[in-house]
Amino acid sequence: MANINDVSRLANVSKATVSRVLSGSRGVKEESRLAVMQAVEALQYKPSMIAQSLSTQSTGCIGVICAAENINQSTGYLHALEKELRLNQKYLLLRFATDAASLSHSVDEIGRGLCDAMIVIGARFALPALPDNVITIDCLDADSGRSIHFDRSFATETACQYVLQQGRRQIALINFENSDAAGQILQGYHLALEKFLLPYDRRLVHSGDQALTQLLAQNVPFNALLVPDDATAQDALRQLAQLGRNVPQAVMVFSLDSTLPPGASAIPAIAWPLETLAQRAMALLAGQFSANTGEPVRGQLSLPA
Amino acid sequence: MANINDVSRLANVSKATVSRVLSGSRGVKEESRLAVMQAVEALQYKPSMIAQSLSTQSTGCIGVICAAENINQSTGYLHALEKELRLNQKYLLLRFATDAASLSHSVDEIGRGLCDAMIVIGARFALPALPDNVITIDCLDADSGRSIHFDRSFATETACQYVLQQGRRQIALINFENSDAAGQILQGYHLALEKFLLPYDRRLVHSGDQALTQLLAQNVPFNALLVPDDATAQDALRQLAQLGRNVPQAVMVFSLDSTLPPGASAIPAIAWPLETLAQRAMALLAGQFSANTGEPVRGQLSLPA
DNA sequence: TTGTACGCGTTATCAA
DNA sequence: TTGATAACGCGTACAA
Repeated sequence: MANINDVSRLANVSKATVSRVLSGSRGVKEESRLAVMQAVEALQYKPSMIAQSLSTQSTGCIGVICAAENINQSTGYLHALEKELRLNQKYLLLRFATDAASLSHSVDEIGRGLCDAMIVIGARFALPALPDNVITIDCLDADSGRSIHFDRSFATETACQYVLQQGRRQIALINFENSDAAGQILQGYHLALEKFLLPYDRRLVHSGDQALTQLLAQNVPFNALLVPDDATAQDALRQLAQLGRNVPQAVMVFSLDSTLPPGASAIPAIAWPLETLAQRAMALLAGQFSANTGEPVRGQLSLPA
Repeated sequence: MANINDVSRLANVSKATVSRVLSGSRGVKEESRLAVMQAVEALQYKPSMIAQSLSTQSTGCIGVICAAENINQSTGYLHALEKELRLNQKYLLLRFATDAASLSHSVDEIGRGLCDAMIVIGARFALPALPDNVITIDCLDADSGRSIHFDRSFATETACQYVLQQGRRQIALINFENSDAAGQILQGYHLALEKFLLPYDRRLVHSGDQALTQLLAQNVPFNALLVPDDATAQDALRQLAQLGRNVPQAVMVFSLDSTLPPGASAIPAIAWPLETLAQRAMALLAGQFSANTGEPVRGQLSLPA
């Protein structure tokens, strides 16, 4: 592989001039510029990113650490982030983490020069102490300065409103287990009920692995079912089908967290605006922390095609 | 951030000795070794990966380019590959590509020193010319030396066998559009029918966007439906539900390509052995091309929980 | 407008 | 067993 010396030799100029031409700086005689371009073409010269990185002390790599429980949920993020990163001439280094320890390990490891910054996504566990160049998306943490949160309360309210519009007044809710997100969801649920003057029936609200089973055991009729994410939705759809309860005729299942593009979901859902999210992440990475109002991101109603 | 000079100074040894200690080489006096270790600890010194890369001419980064149409299908691969790469102290640089041009572009870009090698996954378009350090998984290409293929014929045969065991003798098939994979699927379908002495009814076989619509328009009864992947399966499930045809009672839908872990799929499917696949990819990357017999990978029957 | 020389942080070589 | 020094390939002050 040809290096900058080979090019400078062939073009009869110095390394510096070659570098100047390639970085598009002015103040280079057209003649030299041409000579350099020709030499570059002839030698098929491509600057080495490693050497560039050593010089500039920046690799252009952004570590993305997926800490979401159901990894299928993260594909949407990855796609959106990769697209946005590429637009900014940056690279996406992918990692998965399942707990605070593995997250810490990854941050240490790829932070040793390989990555300029990192993004942690969807962690449902308590976060360890993180360096300044790490931002979080939809994670369990209080530091809103470097983090992007979701407005799950609003999402749940929107969901309730939608199913009510569809004539469903008995809204069951399957929730996450005690976490910040769970609290928000419950809050949105309460708000919606109040707003529409509906009674709160605790027998319709459950959480945890056995949530649906518990719900069905109550023998309380319901014609809408809010679930916290797509994985839970799949599960619910399967169980309801086995019981012969038609979806959506008998029960309308609604997912409060879908990363599928609008229309791709088989059920109504709240979809998070992935492009916007990715752009906000970029802004945060660029150090524009001031632009981060800490305002949680609001999802959009997404209906099946 | 402290560098090797700071350490050598504090430990009263030369850079070379520090490097020796950290790379675990023998031939270092215990006394010096201790001094170095202490200095490292005191300064919280972590060697810079970039500088290491410049020296060794290798970053440890492996580019993974997802070229699959439905990106949700690729999450399984990503997870398996990341795990295996981490085991080998390597890093996963993620890219998406939609066609030959964008693939070429990515290969050029991240091949400029950033990545030691690359893996292309699931491309359904004709591949451009690729450097030696690129391997492919489930792509449209003939070069079996650096590529891993799937045995879709066997998968389809297995699928037919399963649905037949479940008492379904009218097996409809939705196929990819004319590609190598489509040919294999058709072959497996024919083989299974022959084996079980069933007649071939062309009205049961369709491909393309309107496949399911065409199939239903034929008005030929069927009680099993083979679809090429999970996305098509979702689509089929939705359409069948709208027509009031119960799944799996009336029609058993079977996905010929699921990357979900066994038991996670809502329908019976052929799942590819992701760990094995990742390991084979590592072997190929390690240059053990001889170990690649070109033998296509066989999937496993995966039933809903 | 151009070239020289040095810094980036590490590994490898070679002589001591 | 150790240290000085040369790569590795590029960016960039600074001088000309």
